[in-house]
Amino acid sequence: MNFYQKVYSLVKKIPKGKVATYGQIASIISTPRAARMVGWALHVGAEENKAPWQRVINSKGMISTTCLDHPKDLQAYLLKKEGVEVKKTENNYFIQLDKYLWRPKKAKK
DNA sequence: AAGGTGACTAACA
DNA sequence: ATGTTAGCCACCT
Repeated sequence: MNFYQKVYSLVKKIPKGKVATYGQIASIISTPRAARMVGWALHVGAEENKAPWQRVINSKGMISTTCLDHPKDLQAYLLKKEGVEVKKTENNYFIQLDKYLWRPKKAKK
């Protein structure tokens, strides 16, 4: 299984109304520092693999989409539809990780 | 094969 | 506090 295949698989496991960070996903996959790869993997074939790429954001809880044509508006819109509160800022969107961050395996310790 | 890029993260100034 | 630089790992040229 390719790296991004894992990414899609994991992303698809994110429950509705929750979000995850690139770093966390990368960490779960087995490459804690390949956060960049996660985003890139989604970039190449998220929709193709039917993965909810909109639920994946950066550590700050903001929609990065650094240099893509993907409108952040769309991502924010989708998240709102999912039930996630998306706060709009001047040039970006902000999500409360404390409330909506998905916790795989529920590692409460 | 080597170098460069990238939807990131974290540390340093 | 914010801004910039470096490290990171897989894919592309």
